[in-house]
Amino acid sequence: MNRALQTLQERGFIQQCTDLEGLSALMDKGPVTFYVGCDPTGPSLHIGHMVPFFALRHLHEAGHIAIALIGGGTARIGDPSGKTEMRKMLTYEQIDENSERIRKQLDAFIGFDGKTAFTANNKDWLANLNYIDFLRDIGVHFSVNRMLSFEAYRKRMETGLTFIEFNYQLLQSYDFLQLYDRYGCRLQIGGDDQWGNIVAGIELIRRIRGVETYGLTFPLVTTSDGKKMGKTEKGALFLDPALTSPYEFFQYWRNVTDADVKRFLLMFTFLPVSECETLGSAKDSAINRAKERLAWEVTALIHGKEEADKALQAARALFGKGGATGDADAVPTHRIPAKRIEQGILAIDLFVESGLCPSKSEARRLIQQGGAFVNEEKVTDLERILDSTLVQDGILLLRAGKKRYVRVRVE
RNA sequence: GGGGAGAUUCCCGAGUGGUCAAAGGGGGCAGACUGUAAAUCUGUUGGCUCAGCCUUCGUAGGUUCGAAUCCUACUCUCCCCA
Repeated sequence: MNRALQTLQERGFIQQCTDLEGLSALMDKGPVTFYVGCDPTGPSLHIGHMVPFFALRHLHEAGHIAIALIGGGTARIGDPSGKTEMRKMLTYEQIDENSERIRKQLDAFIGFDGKTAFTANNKDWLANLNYIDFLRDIGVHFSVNRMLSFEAYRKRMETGLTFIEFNYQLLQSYDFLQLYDRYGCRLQIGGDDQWGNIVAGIELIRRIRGVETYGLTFPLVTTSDGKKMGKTEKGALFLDPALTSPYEFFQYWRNVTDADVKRFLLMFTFLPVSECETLGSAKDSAINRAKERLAWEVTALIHGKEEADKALQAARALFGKGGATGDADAVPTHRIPAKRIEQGILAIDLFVESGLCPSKSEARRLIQQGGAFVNEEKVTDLERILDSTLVQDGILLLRAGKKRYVRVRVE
């Protein structure tokens, strides 16, 4: 098999391929132009979006030409694949803003050079589409019967599916056609939920242009206990540091289950396969160290080495001997005026204010259950008042439960 | 257009006049055990000025000493027929 494909396979990327042999032969002949699509329905990508882009990097590094397609046009209607609810509609302005942010995030990860790796936006050909022409040229090639047999649409038949969403597949197929016409794109890669849409695009190109193109999908990554990966208390694990701080990002990977370490190392880092295997097969304290490595590697890829180092140091300070405030700069920090702490502040209030507890009732519960700590000292009194005698170097360290820390900086 | 069913707390889902902040499960959180893991066990899970009070059972009114439960209108969803 082709080297690049082999790499993807070894690393656990390949779920389905329309024609693995044919694709391998094509890739052996020379650089293949391929694309990954991504709809800008939110202000930031999250880690769940990244699998195809890690694959993109592998292929790009193997000399193939990568297009990241931003769905500025398709985002206007929303993809029903894998969703059980209808998407809320975004304004065009929001979509354009999201598109730009996502393009920047991808640029940071991939490094677009405009030649061997670049972006396209389907808004360019979808926004002013002529409805009648589209139906004549594209619509005729789609069978409603067939579309209804797809799982994605069938599920939605139960809950409600609007006509515009139903058209999503045509638009995505049209994207592939456009990219083929414009850039000679022969391969579309994406999450396995895109399988139906990818195949539809391939068939469209075969009918209209008589050319064979290919599709390759990746498994939907879940944690070994079956949950969607990248979920945190706050929601998804975003790439935008303003939404998920590098420290939180680091902690997510640091806390991955043993059984997931190998798989995640292979998919979310670029460490050699052999090293991933060794690290991921370790047991006990060794696997625990492997998680630290995993966390550092992924954080470095997304946020840079400097941030990864800071997160690592913070985590070690907090979880190492306990109570360290020195090297923990990356820990989420809440600021509070000195005056307030001088006057004394109710522990309950500070836990709420710092974001560790969503309400005072929760804070009370936390204290009652023995999960609230100030400077690693358990808070036992619901009426506990914190004052300036607790402040060390302008810092007060709050902890909720075992792992959630917030530093309160007095200024 | 006609007929039927339904809308309950984060989710699923009981509840059909007071004993309901509302069973049970899931999820979340906390504690024990550990390796910042998993599994397991225990507790907890609307808010607050917390032995009390306030707000929640699709929305708005009404009946009643008292409503998630009864009545009226409205909105939305699903199913069957056209």
